[in-house]
Amino acid sequence: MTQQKTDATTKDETGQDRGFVSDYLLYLLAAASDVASAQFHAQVRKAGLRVPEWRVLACLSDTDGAMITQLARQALAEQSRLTRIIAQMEERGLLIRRSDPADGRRVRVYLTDAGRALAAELVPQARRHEAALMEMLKGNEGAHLKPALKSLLAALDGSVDPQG
Amino acid sequence: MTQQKTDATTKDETGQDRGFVSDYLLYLLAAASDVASAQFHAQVRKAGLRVPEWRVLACLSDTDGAMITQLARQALAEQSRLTRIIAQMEERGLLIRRSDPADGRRVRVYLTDAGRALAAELVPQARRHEAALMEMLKGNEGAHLKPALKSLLAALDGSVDPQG
DNA sequence: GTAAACAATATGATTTTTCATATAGTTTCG
DNA sequence: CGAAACTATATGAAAAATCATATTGTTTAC
Repeated sequence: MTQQKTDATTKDETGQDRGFVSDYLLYLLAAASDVASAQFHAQVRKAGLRVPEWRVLACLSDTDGAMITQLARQALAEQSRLTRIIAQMEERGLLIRRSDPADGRRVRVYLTDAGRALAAELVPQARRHEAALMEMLKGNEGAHLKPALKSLLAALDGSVDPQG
Repeated sequence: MTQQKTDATTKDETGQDRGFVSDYLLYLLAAASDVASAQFHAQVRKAGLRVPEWRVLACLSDTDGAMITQLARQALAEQSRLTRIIAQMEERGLLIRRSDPADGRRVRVYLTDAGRALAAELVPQARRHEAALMEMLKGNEGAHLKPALKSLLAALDGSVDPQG
């Protein structure tokens, strides 16, 4: 210990956190995701969407005609949740659901013109926000962030054992 | 376009995703956090805790005697949620709440022996799980992941404008 | 061709989370 | 001192998310 502690916290004399949590990968991932998303998610809500709805919209603007299950995975939501989100977005006229002619169990989801228009507004906003974030990281470790995350995702996607 | 598309998805001939989402920083962060946490969070639930409870436990094992507001920030939960989580954990005998003698508005939270014992079980599990994740990333971009995340957090912590 | 197994989506009930605001304690400033 | 402004926590009501399972459609194996 380099210095007296003045309270029960885990800050050192420079104000840096110490202890387990502040260097723990799962904390860093969750915190970074939360903090980095906060500003943009506020814009999403101003545009009248909830976060999961924005995710669905973005996924569909990449992959129109996706299935519910597929969207659930891509939008990081549970299937039953997705079903309800899709229903609400359909009521709002942002998308339509059509049963797949080749397999009647499947529901394929397509953006309407209104949905496409909203995506055309929000996706560029997202890109600008991302660019601003990347700009803040210039120098530092910024260049490595996306590759490192992709590498983590790639490593895990293969190895997910349902029994944990 | 290098090849015909066979369906409406955004996979190319190697099975890689294309499109906006799969290269979008906020998606990569959220997805990496979700996927990387999934396995360990299953262990947390087997130990009888919900994820936010585990986070509180971990924070307290770093910083015993923290305030509710402080825990809310560290555990990535809202204050009103934290109040309830703390109440439930107190009922279970994992921690106790004591009003701060120096400022009666503040509630300071301390682990009980039972809480400390549970932390002593779970924190090492978390460390082992983290080590296994890092092992999977050896070579790749693994060495850069935590520094890059910390750099992002550091960049954002200063610049959070409440008006967004 | 049909029963069993499987797969995709939907739904009811419950739990979790949020939002707005109430309550209680403290500091500031006249 | 005492009112106003502020801070920390708590709480009721509402919204969102989850869990288990039902429903509907398809494939497999006889």
